Amino acid sequence: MTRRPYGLICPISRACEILQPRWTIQILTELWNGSTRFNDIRRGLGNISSALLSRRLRQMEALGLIERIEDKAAGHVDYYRTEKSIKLEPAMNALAEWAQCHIEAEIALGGAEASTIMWGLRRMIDLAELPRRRAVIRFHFRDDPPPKYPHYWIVVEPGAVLPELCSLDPGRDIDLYVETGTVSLAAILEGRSSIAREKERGGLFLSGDPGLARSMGRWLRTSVWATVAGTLPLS
Amino acid sequence: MTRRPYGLICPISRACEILQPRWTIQILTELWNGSTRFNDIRRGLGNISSALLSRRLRQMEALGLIERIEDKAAGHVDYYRTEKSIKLEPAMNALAEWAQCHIEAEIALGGAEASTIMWGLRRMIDLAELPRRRAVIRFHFRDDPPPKYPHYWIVVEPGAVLPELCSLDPGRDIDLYVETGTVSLAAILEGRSSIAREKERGGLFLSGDPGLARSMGRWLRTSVWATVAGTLPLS
DNA sequence: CAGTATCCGATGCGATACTG
DNA sequence: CAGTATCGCATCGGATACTG
Repeated sequence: MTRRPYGLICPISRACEILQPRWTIQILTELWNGSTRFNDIRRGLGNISSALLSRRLRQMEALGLIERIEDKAAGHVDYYRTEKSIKLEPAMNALAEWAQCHIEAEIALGGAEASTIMWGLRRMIDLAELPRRRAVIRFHFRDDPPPKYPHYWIVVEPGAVLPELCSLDPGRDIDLYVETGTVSLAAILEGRSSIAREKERGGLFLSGDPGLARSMGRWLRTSVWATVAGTLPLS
Repeated sequence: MTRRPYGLICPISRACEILQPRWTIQILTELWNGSTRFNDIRRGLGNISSALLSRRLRQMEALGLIERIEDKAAGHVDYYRTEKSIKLEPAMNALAEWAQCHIEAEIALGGAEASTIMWGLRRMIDLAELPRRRAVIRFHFRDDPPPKYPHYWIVVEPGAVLPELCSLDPGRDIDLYVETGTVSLAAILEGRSSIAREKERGGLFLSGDPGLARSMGRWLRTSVWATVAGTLPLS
């Protein structure tokens, strides 16, 4: 931040100076995805410390990238993108498209923790495509080495806005069992592979409710960048 | 570089991981502008140390962003962008446009050294718009505090590909005298102001050959981003 | 829930000097 | 011209612990 400016007369460089501090763009993406609360952003980013997130949010506010709205009555704070940072969408889209086409899937999908993937997946479930009753889906990650929490439960209550995500057994009957790995599941979400292909490759097993299993392609939405032409697939 | 990855399943984040190390994007811009040689890039960036430039070039080569071509016979090395980094142009254009519209001119134009501006200006002279004889133009920067070298000479020889730039008196007769300041000149180059406006504001004085003075708007090209609609002007 | 307050450590970066 | 080789420092960022 106080890092010495480039000192170039070049708009791209000025943009870089604003956007380069670590997590800045990721925070904007998180807000873009709908998070507004401190701890939602934090979970969405997975690995950021609350200290740094707090600092960064204030810097971004000072730079006019975000707006901080404190609701004293309700006792909480919401963060929103400003006009200024919303106007970054074309640039961010262009970066995403570039990454989809020019970064190999194995690299682009590696290194993500199961918890981070699941927290993102939670937002990608289309409740309208699920039965109008409670549904419990258990994900089991068979990575090597195994993640800290290898099991996750997605609990969908009828009428809820978002599913619930648990990393400890909520003690409900399970409708659908999903066996997968971080890379395979990430590849599906990012459009680098598909449910069908991962089943074939052995990266995805479904068991339990056959209806839920069959409709997975509908109730699990893929990323908005999944359809970019020229996306490099998982080999 | 070995900085810990974000660990997010998000193409934008992967793009960031590749592009965030300091000077990476600036190097790409330099190559885009036509530089191919180590010392040209270095001068274009103004403030980078040769040690860091060398390191960064090798990392970028390893990432597939640039190609290093060694001409043993001629005894020199050229750097070129690869297909991969050329495909970043849409993203870079989007960033430039955003910066033009959302970063105030005073901030966007501040802090550049006269030497860096002049080295860029050197590439923005349209030789076809200059008389077919030798022309010498002297720039004088009246900044406060004054730059290390307050005077620059642009020497255009007929038939040359690029003008020469000197910071020490080449001892030629001078055809045109330009008195200006770093911010004013930068504003003209970046399309945040114009020659006419800077003359009015007192940011630019011309004296000497009236023909050269009058045609300055033609022989001095502005940046490709100068015409972005909504560019924030210098106040 | 939404942060602060510290503290420490890695390393990225810059400056300088030197080479084939 | 096109780099290496060092070196030291600043600062950025992560971890941990604590608060209204």
